[in-house]
This record gives sequence, C-alpha cells and structure tokens, in this order.
Amino acid sequence: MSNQSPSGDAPCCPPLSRGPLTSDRATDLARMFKALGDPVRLRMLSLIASHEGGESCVCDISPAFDLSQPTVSHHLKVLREAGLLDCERRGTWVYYRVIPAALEQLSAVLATESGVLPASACTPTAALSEALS
Amino acid sequence: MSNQSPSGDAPCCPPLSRGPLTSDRATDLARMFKALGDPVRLRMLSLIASHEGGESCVCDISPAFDLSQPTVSHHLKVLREAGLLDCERRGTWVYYRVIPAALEQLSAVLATESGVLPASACTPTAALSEALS
DNA sequence: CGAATGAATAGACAAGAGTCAATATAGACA
DNA sequence: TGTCTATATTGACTCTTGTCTATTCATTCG
Repeated sequence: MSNQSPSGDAPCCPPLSRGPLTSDRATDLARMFKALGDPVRLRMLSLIASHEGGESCVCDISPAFDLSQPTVSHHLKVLREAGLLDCERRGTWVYYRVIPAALEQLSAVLATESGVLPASACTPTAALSEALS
Repeated sequence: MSNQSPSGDAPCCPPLSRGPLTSDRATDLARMFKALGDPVRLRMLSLIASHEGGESCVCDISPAFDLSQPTVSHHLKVLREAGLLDCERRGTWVYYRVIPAALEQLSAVLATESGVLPASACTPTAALSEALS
C-alpha cells in the first residue's frame, strides 16, 4: 500500500511568477491540482489534515459524506495517487495521512512574490503523533 | 468582459488543517483548483504571471502552445471564470492579468501550520524532516 | 476453519472536459 | 463603407471523471 510516488523527487517550488513552467513540470503540478479540484476531495483532505494526530481512519471519513463506500475509497485513491495522501493499514482499519511536503510545494508555487503571508499566524494542531508504529 | 467574480469577496483563508471545510467553501475552492488542474492552463498562468508588467496579450500566449486559437481562448476563459485571471481589451488586443489575491488565497489554504517555508529554504527533503519535529 | 467487518476493486453509466473546424464579433484602418 | 486582424463563441466529437452496485480482498474473532 502506501504511496506509489508518480515522480516523487523534484521537491522544490519556485512561484509561478518566477518564470514559465516547463511542460513536464506543469504536468506534475496539474496532476496534484486536479486532485484538489473536487469539493469532496477537498473536504476529505481538510478532514484528515485537521483530525487529531494528523490522520484519519476511513471509518471516520466515510460517514462524513453522503456517498457510497466505494466512492469514498475512490476519492482517497485519487488523492493518494496524486501524492497528497499516504495511507497505512493497522489491523482492519486503514489510516490516511496528509503528506505535508506536497501541500507545501503547491502552496509555494501559488505564492506571490510580494505577499509573504506568514502561515504562522495559525494555531498548531498538527503535532503529527507518531503512528503508534 | 473583465471578470464576473463568482464570490469574489472573502479574501482570507485559514489553512486546510485548521478545520474541516464547509461544503460551500469546498465548492468555491474546488472550482479554482480545478482550473489549475490542467497542464496547459498552469503554463498559461505562469506565462502571464511571469511576463513583463504582469500581463500578456493573447497574441503572446497563443503561439506558446501547440493548440488551436479557440482552444487557447477556451482555457483562458476557464481561468477567468474561476476568478484567477482578469482581462482587458486594448484596441484589437486582449490582455490577461493574474489576480494575485486569488492565488494567495489558494496558497494560504494549502499552507501547513508549521512550515512557513520561505520559498528560499526549499530544500529537497525539507518536509520529511519536518514531519518529525 | 468459517463468519463477520472494513476497505479496495471491477464494471457500467451519465455527465463533464479538452479539442477542433467553422463561424461570429470587435476594432483598426483605408 | 468594406476589409483585415485579433478574440470569442458554437457545435460536434472523443476521452475522462464521479457515482453507483456487485464483488473481492484483508483482517479479526469465534
């Protein structure tokens, strides 16, 4: 399970205004943005990201949506294949976790040169409790 | 012409991890992310954003893509209707310009609580080590 | 083992998105 | 006015996407 890392290497992220994107780079980024381009998936992501410990069991996510279980599973797969989520099986349950580096990369790409916008003005909920191993 | 501002008002933007998104909020954001979910549109955006003066004539954008003129026009329209671009006619030409507030909003939504990530410190495995702190 | 539960996959279907050729619209200019 | 250039719109096509039901896989517990 875990993630299949489509092209999981290029980590860095100059803002859009820094210069025209290469075609390859645009393809990589678009794959991630496309995954965010659905209200259900955005809500899932925020649900997981804001959940205690930074992770959520599917059994916690599913009831929050008026969708069939396979559809929920499908959306989670899309987010996972886009490199935005990772998952881990613990017993019968599967836990999903946001990959912070992915979100930060996208955030940095969209950041404008001027507005630094310190994201520090927020409260820390994401303590990232270590997965109980 | 110009923009139709779907819900162009709410400027600020708590990060995803701040709490679950409302359905309405998710719909608004998803509309913008979906517009970014295409390699061509991402390249257009970066082309415009990085162009001198922060704006580009369609006649400058079009030749950069191996697409028909109507298709280019279509993509620009999608970006415009998503609230990411604005346009202005000057004589025969139409100039497109990025709406910085829109990008900043999306950037802020994706920003993680911890990592301020001043773009400069964009080191390869940054987020990996950050996950443990 | 067999049954029960949580989650993923397969297949089907309607709706949406990206693309094009053809056409229409808006200005500039003679 | 008429013609030329730059963009936008229309309509058609194909491929993709979101959703479902039915089924399968994985794990735990009797």
